[in-house]
Amino acid sequence: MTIYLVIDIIFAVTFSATSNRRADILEHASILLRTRGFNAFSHRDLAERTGIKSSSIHYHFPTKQDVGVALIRQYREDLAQLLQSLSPLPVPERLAGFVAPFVATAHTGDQWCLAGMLASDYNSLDELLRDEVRQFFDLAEHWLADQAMALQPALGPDDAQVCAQSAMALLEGSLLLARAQQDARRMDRALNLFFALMGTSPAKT
Amino acid sequence: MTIYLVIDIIFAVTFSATSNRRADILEHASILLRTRGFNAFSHRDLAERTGIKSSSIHYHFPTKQDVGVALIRQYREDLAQLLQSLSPLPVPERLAGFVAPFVATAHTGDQWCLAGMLASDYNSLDELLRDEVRQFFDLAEHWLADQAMALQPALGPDDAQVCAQSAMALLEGSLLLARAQQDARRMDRALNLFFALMGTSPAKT
DNA sequence: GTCTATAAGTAGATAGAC
DNA sequence: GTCTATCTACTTATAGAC
Repeated sequence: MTIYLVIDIIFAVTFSATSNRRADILEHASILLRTRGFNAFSHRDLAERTGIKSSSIHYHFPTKQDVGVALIRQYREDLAQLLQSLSPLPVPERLAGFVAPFVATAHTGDQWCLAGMLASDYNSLDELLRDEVRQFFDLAEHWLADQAMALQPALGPDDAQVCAQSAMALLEGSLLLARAQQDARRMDRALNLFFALMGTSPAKT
Repeated sequence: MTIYLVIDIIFAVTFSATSNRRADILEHASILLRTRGFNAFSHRDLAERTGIKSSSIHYHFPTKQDVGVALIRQYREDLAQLLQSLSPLPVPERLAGFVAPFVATAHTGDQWCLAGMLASDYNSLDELLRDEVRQFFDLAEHWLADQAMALQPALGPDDAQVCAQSAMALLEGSLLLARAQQDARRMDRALNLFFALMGTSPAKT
């Protein structure tokens, strides 16, 4: 009876660090969200892909919103780390590093930016999740505005912000339409405008 | 017994032209789709808003996909009519007419472009609906490419197409992010870049 | 922590009366 | 054409054993 419970606990504690089912859930949830959208995947989809029963998913994330919050927070932290890793580079190389994940996503053929997808689902989300989405774009656009000012010293803070907002809109829109038209190179072609807008030109490959 | 059936038919035939519940359904479905997304509204939502029972909605549109197809086709026809009505104007005024619905949508505060929303739901749609979405963007972008060539005769067809694709991505992305940030003027600010990209400048108001 | 079992509600869709 | 009534499947979520 209770001896099994004890064994289970020992097992769980011993392997919790390595098996990390929480990360497995988030990994598959990320793909499902970025492919279909927040309202077009279910716990069943998640359970089938991870091999984890839906009740266990609820143990790690009590509600579906909790899954969404964890995903966008991780996405934002990934961005923050990327931006930090780019800081030693010259500005044009920083920008190339910034767009790289967008280009990679376009080439998956069926995914979109996680934050862009949640932005499209905005009105069906609870306030907590909406706030996380706004924070992601605030981070990205403030950073882009700083890069624009570094490249174009004549630019005032307001103009740099407009520039950054247009650049971000261009990336999100290009990714969305590249997916709908099954044309990943559409994203590549949009980059010329992105770099021109920021005040430089794409690195020649 | 059958007398009631006959009366009902007479009533239906008499008022079918004026009451037009099919149009009512589409009108509310359009708002729901553009606000929440295709997977975030149901027949129940539609029934509550129109006052039409869900079984009657199924009479007009056997499946939910049929509602979506009717919506995007109407949306595309509205665009086609708009483009036709703009043809007598000088190109810069045509472009102003083209962006007007986007600006208006941004100022609703909670809607997005119908085609943009379906593009975001792309992977959860059936092929018929996907094809309709692609046709919408083909129409818009080919027209934009023609306008770009009219304003910039030096531009080749390929460059004009790239230009048109970037312009469309900018509009869709700006609308998406204006909504998420509750900042309709973000759309207005993006228009400077839109017009510059097309080879002109926005009309001064 | 993970499972089986199940709840309570909603999804899109249909049958048949009138 | 529109309704009431109903269906089957699926949704998110919980209870309780181990």
